Amino acid sequence: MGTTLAEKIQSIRGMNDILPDETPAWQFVEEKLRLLMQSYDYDEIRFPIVEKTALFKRSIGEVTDIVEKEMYTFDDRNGDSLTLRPEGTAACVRAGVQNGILVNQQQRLWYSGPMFRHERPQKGRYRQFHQIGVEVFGLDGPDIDAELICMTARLWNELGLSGSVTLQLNSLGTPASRKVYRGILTDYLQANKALLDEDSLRRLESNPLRILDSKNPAMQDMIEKAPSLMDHLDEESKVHFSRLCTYLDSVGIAYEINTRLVRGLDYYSKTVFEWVTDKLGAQGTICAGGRYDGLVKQLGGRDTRAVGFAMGLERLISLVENKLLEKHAKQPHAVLLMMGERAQNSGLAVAEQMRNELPGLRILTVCGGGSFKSQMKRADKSQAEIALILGDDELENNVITVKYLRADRDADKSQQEQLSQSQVIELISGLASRNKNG
RNA sequence: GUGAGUAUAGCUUAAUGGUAAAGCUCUGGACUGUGAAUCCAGAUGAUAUCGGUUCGAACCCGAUUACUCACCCCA
Repeated sequence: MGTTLAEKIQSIRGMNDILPDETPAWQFVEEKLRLLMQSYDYDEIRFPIVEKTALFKRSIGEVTDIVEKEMYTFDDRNGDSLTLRPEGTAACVRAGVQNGILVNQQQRLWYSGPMFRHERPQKGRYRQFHQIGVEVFGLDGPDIDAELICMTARLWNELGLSGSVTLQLNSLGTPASRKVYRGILTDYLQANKALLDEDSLRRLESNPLRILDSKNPAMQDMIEKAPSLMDHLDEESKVHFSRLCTYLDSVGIAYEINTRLVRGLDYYSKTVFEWVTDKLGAQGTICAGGRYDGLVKQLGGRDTRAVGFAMGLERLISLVENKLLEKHAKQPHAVLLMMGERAQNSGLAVAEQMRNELPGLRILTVCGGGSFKSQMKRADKSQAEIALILGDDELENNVITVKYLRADRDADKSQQEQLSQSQVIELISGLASRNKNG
């Protein structure tokens, strides 16, 4: 027609809106997570989304893919190089060190929020995605490693995912033992250099352990025969690992030892683990973590042992069965129809009074007027249990008509009645508390 | 970053190179204060963008953009 369409501005690639019909699922999972953290007595910490670029370079590792090509980095107005956080651990450690909460004490912390990586989007992988992370400082035993894994296993159980996920476990050893192994592995890879693909050749110098992770079928045979990290662990790491396995056995958590599990970030040592699923296509890791005993010192803090993990919320939510989420779908307890000008004038006040009386009440007002029929349609669509009808008749007699929208039509029960406002409040209060328990 | 597939109404999808359709949704009515069933009527599109081939393009070709999936990487 006459109007020219302005150019539509779209969201940034890989950064998605979470729409009203999806937020109940998010809230459901977020609430489960909050209660989970509470039940282990972990404390929430919050830190900024933007940090100095150097923080991530120093912690994640200069030669990792994340730092080399996936960070959203830009210059601040004063020339500082800043970066949208690609993960939470580095910033959590920075916040802990800066505020002096890691010195001579134990901290069990969790955080959640958006992370940013400039990758090509695909199923389960986005440029802005959400993680919940847990970090524990000042504890060096395998018992706390086990506790973190217990925590995640409990969550799968509560979300009905136990059958869809498996735990992969490995130890990367202490930095010293890893250095020795790295030498042995490099020798082996050098001897088989002819079999390496382009990526692996590049990593031969920078990060040879990552070559073990390769999915290239042509290299599998060579990787199978490579010396195993497990066989070259120092005594300390061996004991740590076997005790962790014992703990897991004793709480009945099944695991698979995967000696090729290396993890992408440089700061890990000893325990590393991943929960994986085959139900999400190519992005099958929904939770991953490990021990990073050297990172706090590396970022300028006192030498402090640490262990943690992170979960991808998008992946988690897409795994949770719709059935489970539907139960959680929210709907108003009551919907208020206002017929005519007089009713509209007093209707909002009536709704306000009801909210005063019943703080947990969800009551939807059919704003915008319209015919009785159209208001009833909107009331029905709201999924509310009952409709409260306010019109001239009701105002005249100082009552409210209550219509039971979900009543069985064939039943002999009355489907509509007129009640005083206090009777209505009593009625709704019953509905509201019943919903809470159901 | 590499590769493949897709792009038509708010949504889901039709349409031999020849008038752009249907269902859902929405609005109104049948039923003047009673929804969810049924029936009737109505609203909504530069067929992603730009260019080319053609008498004629939603359809064929090219480029661009976006989305999807995979590689890679990872939560």
